[in-house]
Amino acid sequence: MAAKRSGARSKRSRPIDAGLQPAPPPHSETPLSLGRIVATAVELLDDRGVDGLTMRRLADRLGSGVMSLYWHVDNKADVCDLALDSVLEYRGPPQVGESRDWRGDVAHMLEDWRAAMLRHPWSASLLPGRALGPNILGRLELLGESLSRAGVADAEMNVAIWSLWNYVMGATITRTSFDLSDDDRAAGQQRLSRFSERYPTIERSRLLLDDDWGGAFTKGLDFLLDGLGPGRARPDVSAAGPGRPRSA
Amino acid sequence: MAAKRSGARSKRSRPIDAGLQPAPPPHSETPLSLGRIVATAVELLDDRGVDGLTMRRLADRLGSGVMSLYWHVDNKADVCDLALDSVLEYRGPPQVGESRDWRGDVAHMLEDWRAAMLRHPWSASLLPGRALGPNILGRLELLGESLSRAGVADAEMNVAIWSLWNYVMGATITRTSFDLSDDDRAAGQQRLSRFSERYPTIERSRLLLDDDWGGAFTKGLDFLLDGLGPGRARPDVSAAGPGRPRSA
DNA sequence: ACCTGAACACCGTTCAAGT
DNA sequence: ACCTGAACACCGTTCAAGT
Repeated sequence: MAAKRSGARSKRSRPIDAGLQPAPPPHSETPLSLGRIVATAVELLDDRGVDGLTMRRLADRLGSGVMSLYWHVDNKADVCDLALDSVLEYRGPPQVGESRDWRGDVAHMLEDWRAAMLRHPWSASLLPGRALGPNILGRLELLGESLSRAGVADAEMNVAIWSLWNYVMGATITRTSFDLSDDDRAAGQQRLSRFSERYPTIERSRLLLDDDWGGAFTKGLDFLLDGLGPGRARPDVSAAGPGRPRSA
Repeated sequence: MAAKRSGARSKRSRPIDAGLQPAPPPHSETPLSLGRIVATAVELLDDRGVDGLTMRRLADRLGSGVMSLYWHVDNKADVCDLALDSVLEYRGPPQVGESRDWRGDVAHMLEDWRAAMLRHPWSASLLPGRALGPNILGRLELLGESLSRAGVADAEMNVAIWSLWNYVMGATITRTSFDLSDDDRAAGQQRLSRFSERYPTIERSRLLLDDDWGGAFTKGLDFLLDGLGPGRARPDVSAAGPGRPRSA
């Protein structure tokens, strides 16, 4: 279920990054194409969520028979992979000249990534289990490039990249999963209150009602970047607290 | 799909934390019970993953008809919620006396949480989308209690708790999703190499082959705790780097 | 090269009964 | 109070055919 897609597996050979072509069918709209299939899958996912994506429904929207899809596509997992990656394109940091600051670039890309997944709430929970498409790989490459510019050593690069990935994915998956219904959250908090002797702290802080996901995201990200980026001259404070020793 | 379960919804009223009872059926093994259903669901999930859990298969393993389950349980989502929470019990930090250090307590609980989810690889990706059971709420309460002991202000409590939740969930979901097959990861890295001109940095660091998930987890967690815990007297370094200003 | 319908082996859940 | 089988409205995918 993880990083699949070793090469072109479908009957038709496929360019590496077949995402959304600008405007696939020039005339009416009848002919099926990979581009149309993927774009319609995204629409369907946006409308009805992950459980709403069905080969039959997808074919219906496209005005074709179900089995026609299978000439363009291997199976449903294939559709998911393509829909996912098509939604994660990144146009790069706003300023491309010199004097780019690594931290700004990283923060911009990660916030943009998060925003894209929030626009397509099904995407976040899908991403960790699916193949890594070119757009996601591009974002990871950009991350590595920025961190390298920041002076992160090769040996620590993967840890740094995965820490940031973990944080972004965790934040976004939680956000999109929790946010589906505010009533449910209210009900949860109410239930919490009923057992307030059991959960006094989180009941008092009204944990389940907290709304500032964006703020929490940026703040935690800042802490992570503080720790990951060696560019920041931070004095050794190893004697100041009970934390475990930290290397360099 | 989020924090459901406002109260007892099934036909039979249910104690609040009906998890795994020690040994539900004293004699043979025939009588159905909520405890047996949940325990068997966990077995099934461990054996065949999330897609392997089916009401029919579950009934088969229990030696009953499918519809018999529905007297004890509302629906399949109910089964998932109960299985999930039953797997996330926490026995508390090793040392319960005085002189407990908040950071050790937090780290212990989070590592234990992660370990529990790694033992049941289906659980991590299920958790964000499901109702929060008593065991998960207990862990969050303990987190809040420890952070409060550390001096985290009430106003910043939720941000701190959610940051840690996000990090743990992101790390564990990624780990369990990626780890399903090493061949796939190898194939992914190979594919990366084929396009090395496109992804030079992460190809060089061999990102998709990196194995030290545990190390990455602890390291990132340390950074987060460095930032979250105000107990640590950290000098103001706001002029030392390009980072955005940080409050307090 | 591209599309199709019939068929297979599954799903979760409702309903009306049984004991 | 507890369990059941038949039936409904769905799934993804194989296969053998059509153009």
